[in-house]
Amino acid sequence: MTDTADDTDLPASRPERFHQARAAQAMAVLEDYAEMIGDLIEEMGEARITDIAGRMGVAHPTATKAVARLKREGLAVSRPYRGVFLTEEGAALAERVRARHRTVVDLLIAVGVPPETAEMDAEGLEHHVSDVTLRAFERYLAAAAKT
Amino acid sequence: MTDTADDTDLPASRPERFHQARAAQAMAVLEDYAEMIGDLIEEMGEARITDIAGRMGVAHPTATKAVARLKREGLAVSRPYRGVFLTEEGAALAERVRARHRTVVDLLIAVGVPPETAEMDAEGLEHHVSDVTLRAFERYLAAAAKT
DNA sequence: ACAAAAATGTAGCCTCGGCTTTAATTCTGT
DNA sequence: ACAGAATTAAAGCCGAGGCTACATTTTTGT
Repeated sequence: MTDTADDTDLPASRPERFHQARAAQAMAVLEDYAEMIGDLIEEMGEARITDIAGRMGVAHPTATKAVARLKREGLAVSRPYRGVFLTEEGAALAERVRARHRTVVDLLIAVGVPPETAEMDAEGLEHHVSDVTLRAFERYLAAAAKT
Repeated sequence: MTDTADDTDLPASRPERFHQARAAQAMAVLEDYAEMIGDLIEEMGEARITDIAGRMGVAHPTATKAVARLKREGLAVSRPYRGVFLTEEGAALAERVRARHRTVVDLLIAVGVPPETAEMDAEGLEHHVSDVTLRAFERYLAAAAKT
């Protein structure tokens, strides 16, 4: 799975950085779907394939396949012709994603990005924000708040 | 090309935002390759498939296919068994990407992200930074500089 | 209750961005 | 000059994430 045995905190080499960026990308779509399903369940008690597809802006079969991947990853469960639900792990992921999204949007706004743009860009950016960077954002926002 | 006739500055709807994020992602890999080719040409006068593959951390055939896409998009040119070169458009793209990368790294550092992490995260982030956001970053950095 | 409508599932196709394997071409050293 | 090494190309596979078209099941309205 890992290229190098001990990739703890070593400065990642150029190719490794690309690998990591690609890996993050692989997770991105799943994160979006998980978050969306979480939203739908909160808003309407359940997440139907049609609603997921509608909000994600994709055709139903695409949503179905995404849900299948979520199920395969142990993030969601569903029975045929019934709604989709998140596992504990899936719900935790959704919550993390949501929190991260908010932090990214806030950070962007804090450095002067127009709110509308911040919201748009965050959609793509958020998946590539590492934990270290996220915590730095939080510290920055906390510091900026008490000014 | 555009979904809606007048998508000037309207607050993008949720599905549209996802579409945009996906479109940005489609461009990301090409941007990386273009930048890399630009680097190689600058450093060694030409960009060979092997070198491109090596630095991108992929197998040569993958690099070959990426170059094919770049050529199809009018960003690069090459002849069989010869090096790869950027068109004017490709070179301009590479330069924009490089500048944006620097700005993103600087912004991250400015808000307290460790330089190593900034460099890593920027690799994934940069492709999703819109022009509006980029200009906001530049303004922020300029303002922070004169403190 | 049952037919029509809506939702979901299934199958099959596409592109992209990876990969390996095998073939062709160019480069290099003696 | 030419054999062997290195490079590039070509072909074919895979999974992800889109799509359309069609089949099935469930919901709904009369």
